[in-house]
Amino acid sequence: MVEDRRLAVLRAIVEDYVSTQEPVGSKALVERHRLGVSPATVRNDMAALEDEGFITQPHTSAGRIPTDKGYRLFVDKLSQVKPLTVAERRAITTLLEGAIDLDDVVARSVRLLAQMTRQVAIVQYPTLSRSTVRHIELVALGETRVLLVLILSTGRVEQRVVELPSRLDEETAADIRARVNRAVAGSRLSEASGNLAELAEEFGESSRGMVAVIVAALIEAMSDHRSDERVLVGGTANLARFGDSFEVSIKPMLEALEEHVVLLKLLGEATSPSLVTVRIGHEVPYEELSSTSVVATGYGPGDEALATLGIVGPTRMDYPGTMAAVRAVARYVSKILDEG
Amino acid sequence: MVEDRRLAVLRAIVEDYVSTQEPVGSKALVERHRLGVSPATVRNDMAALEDEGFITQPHTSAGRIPTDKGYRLFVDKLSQVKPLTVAERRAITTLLEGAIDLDDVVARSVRLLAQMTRQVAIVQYPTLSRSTVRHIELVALGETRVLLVLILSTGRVEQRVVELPSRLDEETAADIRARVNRAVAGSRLSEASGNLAELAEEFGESSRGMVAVIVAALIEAMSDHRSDERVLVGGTANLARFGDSFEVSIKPMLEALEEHVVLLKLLGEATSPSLVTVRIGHEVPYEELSSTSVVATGYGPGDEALATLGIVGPTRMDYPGTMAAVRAVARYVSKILDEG
DNA sequence: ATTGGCACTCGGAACGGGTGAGTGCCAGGG
DNA sequence: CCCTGGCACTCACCCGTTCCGAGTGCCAAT
Repeated sequence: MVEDRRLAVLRAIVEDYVSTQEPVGSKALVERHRLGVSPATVRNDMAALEDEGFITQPHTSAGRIPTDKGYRLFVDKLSQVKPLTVAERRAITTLLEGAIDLDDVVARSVRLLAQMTRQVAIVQYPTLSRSTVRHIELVALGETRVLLVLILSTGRVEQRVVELPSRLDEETAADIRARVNRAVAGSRLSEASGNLAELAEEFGESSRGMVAVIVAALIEAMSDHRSDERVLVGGTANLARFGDSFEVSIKPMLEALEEHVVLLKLLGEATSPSLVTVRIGHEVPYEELSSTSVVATGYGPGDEALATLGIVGPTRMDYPGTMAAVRAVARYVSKILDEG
Repeated sequence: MVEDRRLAVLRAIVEDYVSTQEPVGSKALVERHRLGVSPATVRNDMAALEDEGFITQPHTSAGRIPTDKGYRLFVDKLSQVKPLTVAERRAITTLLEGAIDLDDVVARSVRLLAQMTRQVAIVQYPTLSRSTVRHIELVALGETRVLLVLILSTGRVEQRVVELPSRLDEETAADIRARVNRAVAGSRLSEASGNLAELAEEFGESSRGMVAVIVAALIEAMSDHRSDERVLVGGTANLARFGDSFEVSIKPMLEALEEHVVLLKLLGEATSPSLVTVRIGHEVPYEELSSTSVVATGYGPGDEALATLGIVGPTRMDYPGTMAAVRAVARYVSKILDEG
């Protein structure tokens, strides 16, 4: 089939361009791949592919390079996920196995991803919103100061120091602690806020004001999605491999990496760990990053996606390999969260 | 005095080179600075300065640029700390004022430093080793699992989940909690570990094993200086301004920024917030970073330096301005820690 | 000690011809 | 109808050459 060969040519172009970083010509193509036809034929195919917008020439009399559309077709139809090597599998398990707590898992995942893909890795901390309250602790710091510690099912710990309107004695503290925990332990953050709001009413005149302050701080801590927006970035040194002129490629990238909000938007919606999202070039929601691609997926215990992780790199990247790495790490991290 | 003018020439060279990024010649110098002598005289001075190793020419028939030794003399003798502008002062207060907790203070400081100096900023989290234990909390997560929360005077919170050898009921938990806190609250981490070690002995047969596990985890958490080695980096986008060939300048920098251990070594010993340490070019303890300088200082409540903060940038930087910014931020952060 | 003058150096921009990889098109053959 | 070999053409890139000017070092005069 003619059509089939054209796609084979496109695949070959993408593969060669990704590995050599140079426009690929018809002759080099037939040499490196067993296409079974002559360069002239390939040229005709290339002309057709160019008409359809899958490849382009940087300038007349140069080889072809894939367009965003070309890469898109490649990832959608022409590539299959590359299985990981044994060494890679082992790297994942050994590196993630020693994790101490949640933060450590996230930290190790970033390193791992960056190392495997040789790209810039981004891992979002697990969302608070779907997690439940495990325990709330009140610790007196002084006569009128108290430290609130909010422990969530994901293992995340939020803390707030509040200044109280009046003195808090140990008994009252114990009472508040007990009642607050009874009210919210085990419930989701969204429900918990509601339960808490009503709580102040229950208390007697003397301590009502104090409880109100504490409750307000807790609700604030719960609804504060700051930690939803926390991400960890790693492997920035891989930017050095971009090689490109860096005004157009490195600088906007570094700027984006400083802005967590931008990164979260890049990662996009959390999907199931099995579904890897790929955004290519202009599909990325930032003009300045139109020569980069994002490969991301969700992760979380079960198949519930609590957060996203992924990598950012030049459009010219090894998609099958990268997708495999991202998926594998997401799955493994999910498994760890499952157990923890 | 001839000697005086020579130094004035050196100062002028440093200033011009820092602002223009280009080798400065004798003619340009007399035009931009009121030296009161002719280019020829300046040339003689330059020749002398070059003999002494303070300046050098990138190639014959080019202007001069300062050597590391030249910058050294400049910061030691020829510059005075530039006072901050009103806008800068205001920026510091407004930005740092809204901080919620310790982590937030650190995060805001990095941003601030990066923004003020337009360099890459590094802030070390306050050391654990000198802080005292405020409170220890035990939270049951399941029948044989308990979450230990260690709250320190600096506001830092360390957590560990431990698996117990046997079931822990609420009374025993309360007992352990009370005794543990009595044993360590208020003491320094180093002493606290000692106090804890003896504690297990006090308990009866039935709970001794359990206590031992808990105590071991606590001691481990205390002596674990992981958080000593935690640093936050910001303003990496400023690397893009380095403009230089980036194989020699950006890449090693990015690599260093990924390695917290390296960064800590760069920042060096914590000094009093008033003393700003400047390491120039080869004085930096990493070969690959020999074209960068580090400006750092310590910070912490009182004049006790708990940790360090600073910036890294090209040797060709505005030392007076940078030193002023670093010092100001360190002082302000110290003040906040004092109050908190 | 300072200065103007002068010859000299040399990096970098500007120019230009040659080279070759790569293309498009076409006519002939399976 | 599709493939192929052949052919003329294009153009980025390499490389050698030239030219320019900023900047220098040295020297004789003040």
